[in-house]
Amino acid sequence: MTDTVKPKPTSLRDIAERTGVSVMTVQRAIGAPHLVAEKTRRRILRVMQEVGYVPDRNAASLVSRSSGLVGLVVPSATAPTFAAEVEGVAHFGRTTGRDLLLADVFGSGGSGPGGSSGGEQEVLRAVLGRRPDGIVLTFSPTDAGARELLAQSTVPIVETWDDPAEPIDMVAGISNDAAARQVARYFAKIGRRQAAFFGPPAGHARTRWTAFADEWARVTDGEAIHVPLETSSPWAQERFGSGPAFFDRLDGSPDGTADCVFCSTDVTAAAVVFEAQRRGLGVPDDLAVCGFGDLDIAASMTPALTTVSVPARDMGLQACELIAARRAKQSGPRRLLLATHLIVRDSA
Amino acid sequence: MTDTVKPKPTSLRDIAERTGVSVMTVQRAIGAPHLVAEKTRRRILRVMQEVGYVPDRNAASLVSRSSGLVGLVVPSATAPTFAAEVEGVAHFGRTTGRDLLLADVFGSGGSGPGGSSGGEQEVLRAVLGRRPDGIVLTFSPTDAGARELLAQSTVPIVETWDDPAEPIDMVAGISNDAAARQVARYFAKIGRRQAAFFGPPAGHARTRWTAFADEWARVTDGEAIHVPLETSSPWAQERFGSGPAFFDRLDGSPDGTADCVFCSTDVTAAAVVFEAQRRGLGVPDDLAVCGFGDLDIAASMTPALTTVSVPARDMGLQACELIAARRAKQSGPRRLLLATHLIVRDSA
DNA sequence: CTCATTTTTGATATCGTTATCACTAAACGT
DNA sequence: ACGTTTAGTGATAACGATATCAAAAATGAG
Repeated sequence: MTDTVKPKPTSLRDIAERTGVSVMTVQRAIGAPHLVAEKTRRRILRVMQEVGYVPDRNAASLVSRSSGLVGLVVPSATAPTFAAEVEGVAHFGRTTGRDLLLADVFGSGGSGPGGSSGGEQEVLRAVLGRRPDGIVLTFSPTDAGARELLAQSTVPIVETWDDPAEPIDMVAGISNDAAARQVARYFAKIGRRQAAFFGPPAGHARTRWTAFADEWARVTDGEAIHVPLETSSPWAQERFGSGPAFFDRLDGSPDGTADCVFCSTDVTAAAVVFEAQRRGLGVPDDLAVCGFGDLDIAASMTPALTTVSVPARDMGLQACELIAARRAKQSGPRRLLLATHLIVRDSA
Repeated sequence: MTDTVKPKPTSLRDIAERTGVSVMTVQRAIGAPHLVAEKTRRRILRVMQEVGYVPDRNAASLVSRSSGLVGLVVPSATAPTFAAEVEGVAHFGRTTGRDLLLADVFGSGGSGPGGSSGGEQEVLRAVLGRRPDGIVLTFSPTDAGARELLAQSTVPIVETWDDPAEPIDMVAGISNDAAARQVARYFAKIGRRQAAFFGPPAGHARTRWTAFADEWARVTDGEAIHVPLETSSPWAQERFGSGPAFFDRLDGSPDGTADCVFCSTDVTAAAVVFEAQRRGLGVPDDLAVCGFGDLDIAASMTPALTTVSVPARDMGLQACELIAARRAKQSGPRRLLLATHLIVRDSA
């Protein structure tokens, strides 16, 4: 419709005609070289080189029933939190001849407190349409339609960054619950009295908030404050500029004060630290700050950020391994939990 | 070979059999609904919904000669510098029904000062194999083989982040030269005497270094120091942890001192600021720091970072527009330069 | 009711690759 | 010399979608 120019790249047939052999012989020259006579093969390869022939993997995947694509679905392509996981999946791809299909659900319009809306389904449909060898999810879809779409498909699915009660298929995740409780206990241990949680009321962050609040109540008999990050597009709001919003909302809430805060990501934690510095608040003296993710900025900034380390890159890698294992044989482990660690530095 | 299980997703034919119509009618139900009787269409769509049918876009791209993929090649998937561009391309994809094929050349083993090695060619070959509607490059390949591969292909190519003298095809970039000179003049204007450049000796960073040094010499008659970031895998080293390396290398160089430094990215600039703080050096009093990119951390950190703003997201968008335009009609602009701006904040 | 027209449906070829089977020619053992 | 492997090559049929053309069914005009 919009396309007018449809240039035609060279195909096996073109090479075959140029060399005077059959299409199959040409194909074998690259797909099964030992089946082709040395001399013939060299001639074919030389022609391929000359014209810059690159086999069409889309066509190949049709008949070979393996696209060599790995789908990775992230909330937002810009979120630094997932960068390491993207790298992990990309690395797996490079070493196993697979390519990375990256999809983000940002701009899905948002919806109620549950998270993002039908945009999820649209994005997943697009990914499924490429018939990837597997799909790695960085979040668990909330949309029922989206979940059913995935469940009906025959594609291996791996959820990461969570330990879902009802996984869609496989899991290579972490326990947000355990990690959050550990932070709560740590805050209590260093003598803090008024805790706050800074993060969106959705997704994994919500799990962390719930567990954090529960554990905090358990060990201190006090209530924790939830400072919501944003109501819509929760993930896209992981900005270094969120600092002012935190203090504004904290001040505006009942019991509007805190001596420690658990942030849902290192980015927001850094934002809080930056803004605290600007306001002349001491970190950790006036406010202890704990992040989540252990991005490389955490160790480098001043003060160095106390945070929960998450093996994000490894999570991506393991997710891919699960996919590969599933494709190789029917069985195999379906649920994998990776360890998180509280890394105590200077900010708490 | 490694694959054993090859589950077969439902196809048009399956739907056709279930509904008792021909394959073409089923296809039309989704591809050209107005050509199908209301009643028939509804029946078909209902069955599709029931079984969770998703059309195979790989097969579609074979005959329609448009894969609906946009290839984006970045040096490293984790580099925050390119995150905004990734988002831009992804956004374009969502709004035009295209998907994002992301490839990084990290781990290519590196080579001489020229940049990365034959890994480039391998990655580009993989991307070309998917027959994308276009390829967006965040860097200009140095490998001759890689460049020829691209030149021989019929796929629209757009180079970004640069203003190459000999573009492969189209360009949606910026002038690293102009931006760097502006920084040099600014440093001179605020009375700095000893300038340093912190960045890899390759790629765009090299262009910036050259221009920066030249302009610095022109306006101050002084020489600038080049503090190399790393020799291998230049891009992957954009870390917040690079701070110590900067000071170590600066101290180790002849004339080992500087009162201003131009960093090749905001990440390394932030790293320098963090380490300066740790060493008790005042920024900007003892050391003026200027970054590149205007990532969102720049405005938020304390001190706020003086930097060069780069319309990264827009660059990705414009690159996609160029690709779309090329596909729509033969002609159209081939070279697009976007403006950069020096954003003066607190660090310089 | 017939013919022309429009709407709706179907048959077939095609995209570029791979799987499968068949075939020729050369090399082998006895 | 014979049959029997082995190496090398080719013909044909998929894969799942779309383009194209042809045919059938429904509709309208006279």
